[in-house]
Amino acid sequence: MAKNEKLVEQITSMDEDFAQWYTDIVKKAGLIEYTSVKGCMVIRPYGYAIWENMQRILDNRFKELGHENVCMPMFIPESLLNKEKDHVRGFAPEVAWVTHGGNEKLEERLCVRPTSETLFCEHYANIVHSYRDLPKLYNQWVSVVRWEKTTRPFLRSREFLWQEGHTIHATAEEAVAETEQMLNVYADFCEQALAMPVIKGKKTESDKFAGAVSTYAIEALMHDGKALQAGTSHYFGDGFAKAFGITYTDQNNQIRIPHQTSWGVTTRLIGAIIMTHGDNNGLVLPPAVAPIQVVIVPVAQHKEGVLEKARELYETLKSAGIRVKLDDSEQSPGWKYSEYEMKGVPLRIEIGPRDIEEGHCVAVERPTRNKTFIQLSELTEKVRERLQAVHDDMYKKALENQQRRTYSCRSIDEINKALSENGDGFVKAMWCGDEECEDKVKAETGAGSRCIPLEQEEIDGKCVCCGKPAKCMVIWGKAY
RNA sequence: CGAGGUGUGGCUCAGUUUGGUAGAGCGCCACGUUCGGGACGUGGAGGCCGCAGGUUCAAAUCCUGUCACCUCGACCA
Repeated sequence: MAKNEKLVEQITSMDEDFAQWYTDIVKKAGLIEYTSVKGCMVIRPYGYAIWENMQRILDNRFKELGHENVCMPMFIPESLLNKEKDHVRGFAPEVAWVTHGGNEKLEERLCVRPTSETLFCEHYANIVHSYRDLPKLYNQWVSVVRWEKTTRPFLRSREFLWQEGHTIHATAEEAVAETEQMLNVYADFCEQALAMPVIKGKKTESDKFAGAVSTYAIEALMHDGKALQAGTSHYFGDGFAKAFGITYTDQNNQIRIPHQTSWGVTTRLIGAIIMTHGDNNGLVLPPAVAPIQVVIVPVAQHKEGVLEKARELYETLKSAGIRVKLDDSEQSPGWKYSEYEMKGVPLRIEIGPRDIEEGHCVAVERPTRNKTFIQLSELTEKVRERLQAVHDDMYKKALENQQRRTYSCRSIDEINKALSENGDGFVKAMWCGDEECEDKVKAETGAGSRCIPLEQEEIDGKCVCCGKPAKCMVIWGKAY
């Protein structure tokens, strides 16, 4: 059988219909189930386990860097939400309101948090008084609600899980450093844990977070050439602190206003994994977050000694700390191969009578279907090596896709030509900094500004739109 | 919110044009044979056709309303 032949008939081919392919994957791989509330999904055990693995890795990293977890209420009184003007303007159109408690109308309606800046600010105003109280490096893992009009599992749901870090610092320098540090944490996480290359950059004025001085983001390119914002880190300056009356007294007994940040990633990252690594046989999961890293498929398991040997391999890998599953169900081996490929298990171990005779097993890597024979005596180290190879292959393939779909352009015509000839992707082009030009590029090419990359290149001296002297290079693209 | 599409056993769908006893494949259950890329045989269970009205002797099918989901746009993590 040809290596890339489509085995799983239930999944729509991604070239045929990428959106339907995505929907098929999330359902068929057992990640989610729809519910009776639009935009609210059940994240099933296999999907939630991916999130738990992400949480564990990120949470450890946050704590290494001195952050503490807290938990804020899910309700925000309207008056509190209204305190920062830009913020409320940005979020008001998509908040869900609680108007009644039991049968009684509430005196003041409460919104279900779309994000928790206002709650953290109210709290900081209460607990921050002296320079000795700073910094506060808080984070919370919660769900938030945004009443989106069109929804898609993981990519845009009305309720989603995330972490939101909220920090408050004595100086602007410290807060800026925190903003940048967390952007780097996210970028490293995406590359090292999710095998997903990202571009770090700053959002344009029109695209930044409601109430922020500056917003940084990591942008990833999906397999179909559309951009996905994978994480954000905001520097707030002292705007929120002023609006919420947060002050502290410094070493010289002067009243000062502190500076704040916030940063977050969401379950959208699961969508990013699907659309970065998935193929026509199903999901492909990065080993670092895969709920099952290795599946053992016994072949001819009714024959004497096969299941015993399979269990032995299972115990060996399990005790080495590898997330391993032994499927000793009555399904045929072929069925199991397809099933675990669809679920994106990074490595499959096949063990049958012939292997046992030879003293080895077969390891098959999910992304490439590369087969290697592993001597049973060196199982653990070779499995680790193969898992690393899977990660490396995935990263390499994703990076190649990103690079192949990144175009440098000097005019709007060039942008349209590049996108229509080569498909959607990242467009690198210069910009004068004028919002009119930003809008015009989007209107005429469909590609909006994704970010101003931290790593700048000089594509041209002048703006891609108006021809005036350029201030910076912008990455443009169609976004999810 | 604008445009389009779809709702029929667990899943994928046929049946709707032209009203007349609810169907298929897969899955599920039992038993047996199989087992190195989604095995096969035999038997079996499972659906008031999204929901609410209406027309009719008779509605999955026609009419009205409503809800949900999917896709594409505008907005957004």
